[in-house]
Amino acid sequence: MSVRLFNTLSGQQDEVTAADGDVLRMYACGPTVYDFGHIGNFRTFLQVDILRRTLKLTGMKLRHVMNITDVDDKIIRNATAAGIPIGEYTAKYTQAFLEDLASLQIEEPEILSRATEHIPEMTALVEKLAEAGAAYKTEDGSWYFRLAAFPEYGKLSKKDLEGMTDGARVDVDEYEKDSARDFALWKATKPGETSWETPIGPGRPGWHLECSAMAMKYLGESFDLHAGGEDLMFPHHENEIAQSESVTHKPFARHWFHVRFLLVDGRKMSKSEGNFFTLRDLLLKGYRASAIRLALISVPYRHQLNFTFDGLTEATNAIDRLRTFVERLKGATLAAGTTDELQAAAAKAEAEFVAALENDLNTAEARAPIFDLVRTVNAALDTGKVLAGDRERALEVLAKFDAVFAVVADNDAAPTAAALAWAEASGRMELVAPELLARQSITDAEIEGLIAERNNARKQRNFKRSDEIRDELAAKGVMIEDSREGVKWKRK
RNA sequence: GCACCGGUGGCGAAGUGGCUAACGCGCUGGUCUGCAAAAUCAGUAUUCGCGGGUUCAAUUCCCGCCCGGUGCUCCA
Repeated sequence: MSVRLFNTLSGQQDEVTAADGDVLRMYACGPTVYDFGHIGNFRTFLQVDILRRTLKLTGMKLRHVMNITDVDDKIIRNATAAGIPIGEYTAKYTQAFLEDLASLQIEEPEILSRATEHIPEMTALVEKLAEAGAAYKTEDGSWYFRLAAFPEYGKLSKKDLEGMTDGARVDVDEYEKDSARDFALWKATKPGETSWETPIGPGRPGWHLECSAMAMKYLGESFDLHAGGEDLMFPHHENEIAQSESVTHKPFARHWFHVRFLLVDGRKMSKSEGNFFTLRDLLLKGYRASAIRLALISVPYRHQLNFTFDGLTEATNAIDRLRTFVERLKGATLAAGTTDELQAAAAKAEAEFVAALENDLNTAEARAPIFDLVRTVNAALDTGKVLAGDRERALEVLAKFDAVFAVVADNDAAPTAAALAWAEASGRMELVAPELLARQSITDAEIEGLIAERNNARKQRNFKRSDEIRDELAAKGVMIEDSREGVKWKRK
């Protein structure tokens, strides 16, 4: 049992291993908390979550660090515009980010580290780089990394520095750099900007620096795996490697995991295209958190995912099939014992599920055996061939599936309720879909009452009234099933 | 321009040098039901963008072309 993953650095599939033979040490680039997270962000975090959960499934222990970038140009700009300290500004979006992770059933890393709480670690790294001759200070007090000091630059993204044009873009505040490609480690204070008094002078950290400093603080100079979105490969991760390895002369991370960008309706998501969605946007349109999760994880991480509302609907329906199955199985009256066929079917599904995940996290392939098992057991249930021991085994396999996919257990009410509360509190009710409001407009007690009335109508064979009630409930997203065991209902 | 990725049924999406090309959603029909729903069964790609080539055999390998997308700049 071992997970094989594509490694950007080696360019091939490598087995994921813990160098210390015990705990896998991994670092994943987290969000810059200047706004609410969008589904593109979450596809990456979700795929890292799949990785996390798969590794745990195979018995690995984890020490996973994720940074929160709580100081950067956009944050300073927005906080200044809002007239509040950046700490206050970022606290709000950090909180929102953590809530969104919870909504999507994304496990929190063992360690969440904020950039602004690691300034000393960062300046110390700059000092070490300066000692090694890889960093220099310019006249305005900024510090830069000297690319020429790191010949291996480009080894991750397979870029050839020679072929890159020098000086194509130079920021106004970077005119003093030795080479246009040298990148900022530490930015000198500008008037009115947040800054820290430090041994290397006043200023604030460049973006890349925090990840090197924090990764090494919590994971050591060399660790097992580093994850992030594909866009970070260059230059961010390349810069992290340069900053770290110039000091340690050890491989920074052995395995690099990059998640492909998603598209929305076939285009890159952007605010100007009008195809930009935050998690809240989707919840308020009436989609459930689990469907968003499933839609974003069902396409393997190395492939481009085209996000559509049809895809969300499909995911919703697929989840319903699984949830209905689990309920049916749990509620069935079964005799004790096991059958060879169903035990074998469960074992096969379990083995294929795990094997697919171990094969570079092939989530699309991993789903298939689970649905196969559902069909097999449903069919057996129809003909009364399932025994209690078969049920236990099937539920065990479903639980294993959900330990990674986390969509069958229904945790959808809270995220939707929270999104609605947010919309109300922030005066954004126009974002709420009418269907969602309709669904919220009926209480469980009212539903039960209508169902009781419908049952009476049915007893009297007054099907007209019975169907009216069913339609009325359907309009409010309540689905009814008349089963042998009585009437069942569920909200959409 | 340079680099990279993809083009599989109505849609999404696996996969493999040679078993009936997974799985999900949808649709059509049967069973069940007062009717539905759920479930199940059957059908839904004689075929994997197009044209060549290699091979006993290619959707799978190679070449060319067409189409779509992405990166090369802040970005998950």
